[in-house]
Amino acid sequence: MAEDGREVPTLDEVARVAGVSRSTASRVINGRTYVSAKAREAVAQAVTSLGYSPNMLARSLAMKRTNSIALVVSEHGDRVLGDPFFARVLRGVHAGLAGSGLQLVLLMAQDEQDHGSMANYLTSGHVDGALVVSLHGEDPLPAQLVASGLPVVLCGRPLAKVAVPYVDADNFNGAGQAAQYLIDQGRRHVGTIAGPRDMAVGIDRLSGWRRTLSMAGRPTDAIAHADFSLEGGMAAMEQLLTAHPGLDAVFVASDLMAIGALHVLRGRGIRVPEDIAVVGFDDSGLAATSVPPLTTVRQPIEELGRTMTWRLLAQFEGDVELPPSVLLPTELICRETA
Amino acid sequence: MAEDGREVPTLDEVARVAGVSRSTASRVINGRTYVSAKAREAVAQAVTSLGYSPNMLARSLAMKRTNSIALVVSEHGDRVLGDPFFARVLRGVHAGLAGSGLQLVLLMAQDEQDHGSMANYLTSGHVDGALVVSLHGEDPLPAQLVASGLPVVLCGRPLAKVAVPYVDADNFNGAGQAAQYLIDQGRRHVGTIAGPRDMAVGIDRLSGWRRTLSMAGRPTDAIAHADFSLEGGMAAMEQLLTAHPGLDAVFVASDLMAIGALHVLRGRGIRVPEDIAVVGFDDSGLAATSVPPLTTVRQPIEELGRTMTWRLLAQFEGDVELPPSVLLPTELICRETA
DNA sequence: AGTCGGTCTGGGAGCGCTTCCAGAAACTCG
DNA sequence: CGAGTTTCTGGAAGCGCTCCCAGACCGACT
Repeated sequence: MAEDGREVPTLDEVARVAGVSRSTASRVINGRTYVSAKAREAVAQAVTSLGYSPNMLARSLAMKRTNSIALVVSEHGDRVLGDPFFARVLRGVHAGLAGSGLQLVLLMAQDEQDHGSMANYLTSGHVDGALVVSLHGEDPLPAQLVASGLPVVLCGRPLAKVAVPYVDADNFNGAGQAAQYLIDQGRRHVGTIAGPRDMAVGIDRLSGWRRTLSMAGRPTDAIAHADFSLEGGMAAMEQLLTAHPGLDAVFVASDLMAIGALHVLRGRGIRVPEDIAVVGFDDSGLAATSVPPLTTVRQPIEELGRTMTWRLLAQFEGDVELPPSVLLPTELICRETA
Repeated sequence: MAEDGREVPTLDEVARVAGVSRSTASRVINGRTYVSAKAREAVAQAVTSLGYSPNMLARSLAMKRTNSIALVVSEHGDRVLGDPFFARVLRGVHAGLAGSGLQLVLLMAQDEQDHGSMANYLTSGHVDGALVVSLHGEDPLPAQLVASGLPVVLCGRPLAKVAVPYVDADNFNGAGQAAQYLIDQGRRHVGTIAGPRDMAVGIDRLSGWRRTLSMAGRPTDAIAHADFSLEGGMAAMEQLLTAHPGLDAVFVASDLMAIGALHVLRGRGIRVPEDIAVVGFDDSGLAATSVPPLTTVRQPIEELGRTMTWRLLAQFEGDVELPPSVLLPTELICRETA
């Protein structure tokens, strides 16, 4: 550490300069009552003349509250930073923090086995709570944190059966919306390119699709799983096409996969949406600029971050009766593929 | 705050369980010497059985060092989070922090007049140092921080005449590289679309271009300024075309503006690179996917973040003779526009 | 006058840790 | 075997703050 130029003034000095006790100075600084106007004035003077600003560390130690929360990315940092989804969540979190006086500590796994040290850091009193963005479901971190008594809110439904509050997009109903839209358009045989079976988003979007179709008495046999990648989407589309020649619509569980499907369709000379309608999910930047522009289910990503933050802050306030989880409504964005 | 389930064990308890004094326990935990094997063993036992982890806050207070640094974005957060440049810097910073045991605190301006509270936070002992990404040059924050004795490293050359260390891409020589390449290709009249006159990047890239051309005895009259936006680039290109009909090459100070220029050129039926060669700057994602793929000067953005971190850490170590600033070399990426 | 509520104040303990210091214990060595 | 070292240890004083508590002071009521 560099030795700082001027010494940082402490509360004691402020008190001394103002000619009052430390207690009184503290009261003034924290805007507490039971302080005479004279004392208040003197302290205010001293504060400005000394350029005093309270040492947060000491305050935190005394109050057992740090005024900062962690945004934990329990994935390897590099992988996630390029992800626009993450950037938007971060944006939402940041917006949600506005005016709360809380600071954001960014915590990302460095190595694969960094979880221990992260849990350690989090539970050792450095932050008041944590927002966890955990991309794969079987992550033990959230459970550990909750067990240690740290307020935690997750981004996305956890797969593990742990009682930790989370905020997620309403994937189930979003997929339902898409399916319903396709049905309403008179599509007879609606397939789906689903996400991985071991991710909550994949599962939820699949079951939403399935439920809506079966309620409408339509077949739910045309299912192909993929891994949310472009290539995966392409392969799944091929697969669907061979297995179900009669398909006239497909709900794809992510925009990126949908773009892949679109490629395949174009390659085969199948017209979209005339022959086969396509609906994606996410409304990522890709959707608007694909050719043709993708009809998709928008999930409110910034809102996700904002809501997580709200949920955590509410927990700080001691709000009781907080919903254990909240699902954010999705919106069907109609463009040209359906 | 939520009341935590189990009480967090303190060093005192560890000491008690291990049957030693707090001092000894502390020594063991910090791996200090002058501790008997027996004591060491007993404390280790106690630590694991209690699940003890040191309270960072208290430690920080006692040691006057927080083991965390701030990444300060003195721009409004929303604006910057969508920016891939920022994401890549963050990535570099994160990578640079690996293994240092330091945590990253993300600080972004919320409102316009949030600077005061940011400076306050930073100088009140919450972090050991700060990395500042300040996009517009006349920001007073860096100077304030330095004045308060906080180690600071800037991203990008500051415009203000303050002695604060910074890390930047070598914009001057990068622009020179581009110009030289165009000259070597036999281009006679090389223009430039420069950035704003009040931004260091703009200035440096312009002077690099100018210097190389004048060393080669070429005219440096074809200059149009723009604001680093697509539209700005288009307007500037139009302007250049009318003012200097003989132009056969143009160095554009950013990829985005270069894409704009490309649009204009195509619109006018001017062939690139046959009639006019174009070289951009940044090698952002846009460059590779533009049509035709853009020849451009790559600046090592992740490296920027990593180097800033290195510089800050070196300053912590008390390294003397640290370069006040470091410029990272750029690289010309030849694609098809020149 | 005596008592009471209300306002204001300073002393002091405590948050959980590090670290200085002095003393105890265990070694060396002439 | 005592003096001098070297290891080891616990006590205690901080770090800068909050907050409880007891007491001082005030005007106002019986």
